[in-house]
Amino acid sequence: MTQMTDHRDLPTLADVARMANVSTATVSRCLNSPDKVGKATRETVMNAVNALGYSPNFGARALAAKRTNTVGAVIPTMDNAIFARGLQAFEEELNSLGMTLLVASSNYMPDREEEQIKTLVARGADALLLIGYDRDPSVYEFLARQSIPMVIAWAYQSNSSMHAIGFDNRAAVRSMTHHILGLGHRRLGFISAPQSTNDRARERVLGARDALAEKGFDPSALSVVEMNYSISNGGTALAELLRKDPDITAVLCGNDVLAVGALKMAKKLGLSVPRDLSITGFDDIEISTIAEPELTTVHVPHRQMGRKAAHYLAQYINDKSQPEAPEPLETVFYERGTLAPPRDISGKELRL
Amino acid sequence: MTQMTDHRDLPTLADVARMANVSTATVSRCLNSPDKVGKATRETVMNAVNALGYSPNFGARALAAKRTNTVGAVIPTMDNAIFARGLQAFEEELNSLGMTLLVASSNYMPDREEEQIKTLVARGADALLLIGYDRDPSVYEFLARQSIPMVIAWAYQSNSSMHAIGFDNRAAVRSMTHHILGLGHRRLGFISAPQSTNDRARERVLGARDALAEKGFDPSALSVVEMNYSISNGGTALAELLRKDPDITAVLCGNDVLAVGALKMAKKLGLSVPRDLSITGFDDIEISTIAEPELTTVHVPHRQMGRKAAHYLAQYINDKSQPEAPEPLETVFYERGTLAPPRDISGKELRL
DNA sequence: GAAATGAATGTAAGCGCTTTCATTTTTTCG
DNA sequence: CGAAAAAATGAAAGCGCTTACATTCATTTC
Repeated sequence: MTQMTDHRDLPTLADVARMANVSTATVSRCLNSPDKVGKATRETVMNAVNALGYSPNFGARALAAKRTNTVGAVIPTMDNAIFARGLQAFEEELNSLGMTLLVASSNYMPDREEEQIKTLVARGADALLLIGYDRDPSVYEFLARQSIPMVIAWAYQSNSSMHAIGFDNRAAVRSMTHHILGLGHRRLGFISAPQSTNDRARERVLGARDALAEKGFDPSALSVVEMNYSISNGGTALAELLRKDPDITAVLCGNDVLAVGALKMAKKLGLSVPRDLSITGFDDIEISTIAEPELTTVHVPHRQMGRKAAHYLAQYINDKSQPEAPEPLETVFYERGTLAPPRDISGKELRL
Repeated sequence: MTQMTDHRDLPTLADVARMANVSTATVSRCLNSPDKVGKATRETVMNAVNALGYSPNFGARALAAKRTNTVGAVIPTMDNAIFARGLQAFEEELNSLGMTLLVASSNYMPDREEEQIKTLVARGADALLLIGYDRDPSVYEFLARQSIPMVIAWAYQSNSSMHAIGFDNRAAVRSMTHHILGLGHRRLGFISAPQSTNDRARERVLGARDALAEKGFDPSALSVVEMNYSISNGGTALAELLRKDPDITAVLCGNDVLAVGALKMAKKLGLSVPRDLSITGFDDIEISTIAEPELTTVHVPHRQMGRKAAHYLAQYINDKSQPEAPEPLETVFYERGTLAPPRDISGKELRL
């Protein structure tokens, strides 16, 4: 069953033109802007196209039109579901706009991300979707020099001049933390992804600190542990947190994956959640409803984000100029089963 | 902050050639087969390349070389983690081989898959990764006509002439079912994905039937319900199964997502798993260890599959002929917490 | 040391498409 | 009805690269 892969002698534009008795220009127009061609001719041409099973050559088209109708996305990981939903929506929307998605993942490594970005650009991506703000300025310069439309997703910093289709990570956690403090918790833990090259992780921790400060609590009321995203790391982190500060009554997690791991560990340690310990997540991915109790978390509008990003980039490409700055998306606090007042004060009245 | 996106006046091969005082052919060789160029010249050229920040134009290259170094994959969904791990490994491996991955998803719709395949081919994919065997013969003919190297993943049917990097779905479920029957279960339920256009789903159900038949049980001992993959559907399906046949003591699920949903529902219905009801999954994705009890399931070597598929296609492309038929991969039965002997006979001795 | 061999480089012909500009045909309308 | 405007079409020049073939130059061989 061996077969050659070259000599795919496919029909070309010229073949179609010959068959339809028109020039290649006309065929090209038929395919790209049918309204510029007479109806009768168009039909003849389309018949020839079908008869020959013609399909335009991508490279030639890209070369001549200086456009590939391809947009690239570099995401930190495909390994868990964090980006899956949003990316799927992004891809679907792109598709409906006649564009194709090129995906690469960086495994949360800045160097690798840079490399992937260059690869995508070299591959002719017309535009790029990037996750979060954190990256070397040289990357942004590179993109600007090449005039590649780009947009950031999964984050939104109102003080940044960079356009982003995302949500305010800091505000989301800040508001959730206020809620947690309102329940009476006084010693908090935070299981975060490594913050140094991840603005979303950083912002989330900052959000917690904001709330603490606003309520007049000492920053030391929050212990932070950093771990790469994984379920088992969530467990390890919880153990460490509890060792460092046994009085913690609520643990905020940088995302649902860590939270679920922490939840598992808590149970293993004989802690009842949320009675003995409250745990919250972030993202609202599927696993958060499988956990038991179901995870209290921050819902992120993944699909909406994906769709909006697709539209933003499509507009950018078509208009050849940056669209208006997008509005941030709203996150929603999903109160499920892992958050409750701390044990020692539950029942008592709170004075805040 | 508006900026134009055209007139990316990037340096071309000719610019580099001019700067290095050589012909464009030499520059091209330097980039593509450095060993064919003298050392001194090579250095001069590479200096020029760096000085100019030159990067080859993708379209031109594809047009002239008739090769894009891009491989496409059409997966049923990105929405859950089923394909994520394998795809990530596939992408990583492809990358290390100097190729890029183009992903599209079909949402389990044959028409959409066909469309996506055509799009990928039109985009110049050098090869394709497809999930499972089921698709219209015309698709295979199309691919053959265009001489596009292709491989199937996530399935392996020894009786098919089509090459696949995957595992035997039928055998895996068959062997698991034997185990389940061995525990004493006599009435089984199966929550499957819609089988009509999904050979993997079909094979898995067949595997269960095989085992039943081999042990001499009546086929009616197995009730099957079909549902699209989703957690909540798993729950719905379980309820339906139990309504149809209240005597079921073990439910096999087409994948972990359905299984986890079924598990949740079982608890909601007041059933203790595995005491009152056994539940098994398939795939061994992350959520299976979050469930409580942890899900008994069939482990699929996702990453290995992704890597092997990448190598297979790379070889196919380079050799311009189909590699040898790959061996099937092994799945492993992971016995965790959701499978036990049926209640009414536990303790008693079994005679099989 | 001249002929033969091989390595390094250059020349130039495309690859298949888009698009500008020129030309032809059709439509409009005073 | 005919001139002007508009619509449809064609001719041909690239787009930036790879590569077959030709040429040059340095080695080898006897």
